[in-house]
Amino acid sequence: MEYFSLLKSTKIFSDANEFECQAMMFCFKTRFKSFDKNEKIITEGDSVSDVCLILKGSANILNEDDLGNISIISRVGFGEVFGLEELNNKMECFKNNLVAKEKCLVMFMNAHRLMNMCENKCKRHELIIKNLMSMLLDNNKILLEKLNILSKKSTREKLLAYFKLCAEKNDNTYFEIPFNKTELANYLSVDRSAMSTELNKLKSEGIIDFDKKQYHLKKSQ
Amino acid sequence: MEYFSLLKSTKIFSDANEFECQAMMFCFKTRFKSFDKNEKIITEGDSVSDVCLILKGSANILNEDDLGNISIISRVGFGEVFGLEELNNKMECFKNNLVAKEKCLVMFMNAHRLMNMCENKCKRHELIIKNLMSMLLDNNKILLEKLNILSKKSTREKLLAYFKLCAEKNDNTYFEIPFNKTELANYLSVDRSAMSTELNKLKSEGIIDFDKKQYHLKKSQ
DNA sequence: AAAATAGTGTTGTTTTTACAACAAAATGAG
DNA sequence: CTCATTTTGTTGTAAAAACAACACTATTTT
Repeated sequence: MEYFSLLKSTKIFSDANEFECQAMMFCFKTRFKSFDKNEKIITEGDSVSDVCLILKGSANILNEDDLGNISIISRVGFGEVFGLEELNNKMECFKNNLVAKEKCLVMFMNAHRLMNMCENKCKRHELIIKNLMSMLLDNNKILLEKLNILSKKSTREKLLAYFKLCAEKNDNTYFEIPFNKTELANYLSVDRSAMSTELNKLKSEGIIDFDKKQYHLKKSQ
Repeated sequence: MEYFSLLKSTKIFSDANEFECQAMMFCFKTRFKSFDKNEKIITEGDSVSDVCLILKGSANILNEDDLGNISIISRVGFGEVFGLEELNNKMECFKNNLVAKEKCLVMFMNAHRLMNMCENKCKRHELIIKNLMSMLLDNNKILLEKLNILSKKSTREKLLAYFKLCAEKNDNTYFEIPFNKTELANYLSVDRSAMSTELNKLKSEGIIDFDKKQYHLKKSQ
């Protein structure tokens, strides 16, 4: 099967063999689609019934308001999903946009089938549900972490909270972030130029160091 | 059973009869504990292995930083859970505090047992897993909604985003919020006095009206 | 009912951030 | 390599928020 080499290394299909993968793909009514850079994979307000799984490339989950302000909620890459919220069946429409950061290959799965497979005879249902749950928990954790960052009041505190988290996740005070400066400002919901000033202040104070997307948190406070 | 009347109306035990409830309680090694107002139910940094289910009262999920700034992440009440993140087994310790807002009765369930019951013979495992998943999805949604609020830059925008959400959830422009003004400021991560000023400005502009915890969103923009 | 506590609104000052506009540097496409 | 585009840093100004201090009101507690 064309996509098995990709699927087998995703969390959701982990531990499933090719035959099982194929059976599940049929069961979930999967379809594949490619997206160009900056193309919208999901548009806010869409009432789709599918969950997306990113198989190639990466995408930004965006929140855009009426005034055109863009806020990056989170970045999703290979093996990550978007749209799990739908599994609840209650959601009328998406509350955010999903926009390709680069050329993307996305697999869509029917949310209802994914959730209700328990009632089917599908052999690996327990596994998938467990994997789904695990992904959902990861998602939850990421959102909570972000809330802890955004609940800081100043740009400085937000930056430091974010860098601290990155360093912890990396288990290293040297780390690379997935954002350029403009994106980082959108991610932290702060003004880009004010952030730029603050970043360079932190650098001159010897608290952090950075070059491009490489950062070094020298003092955690 | 003493607690069945409470448990039967929680989401997690919905559709389980008294006998099944009892079996599951045994399986999950449940224990009960009461907490006074302002008492910490869970302390940040605790490496507990239990999930909490609120059976009476309500509690705040708090994020407190080194400087003593308090931010309310979310409010949990009857039937709601805290600590699902643990189900992933990867979490070393809690990242937030759970503090009783009033006198509380809390049921603790062993996270590992909850998650791995599939492998047991427990009759209702499918149901519980589905309920758990559903709660996790709710949780996810709440966190995303809050992120959408906190990603607004000004206090005014945060207030309006929050009120808009409340009105939508209530399906009514008149609604009651679970916070007093001080708590609302902590929830939105803004300065209380600045918020107070902004609130009264919005009122004088005829955009909102409020009295105590009762609000009316007159113009949604 | 009185006293203590918690909640709310107001003000002025200081600090921080947003915003806008620009210049320089880096990147990418042809 | 060159040109166009994107990214980054800088500055000054205006706006907003934080902070602190206080007065007043409402709510509990005793």
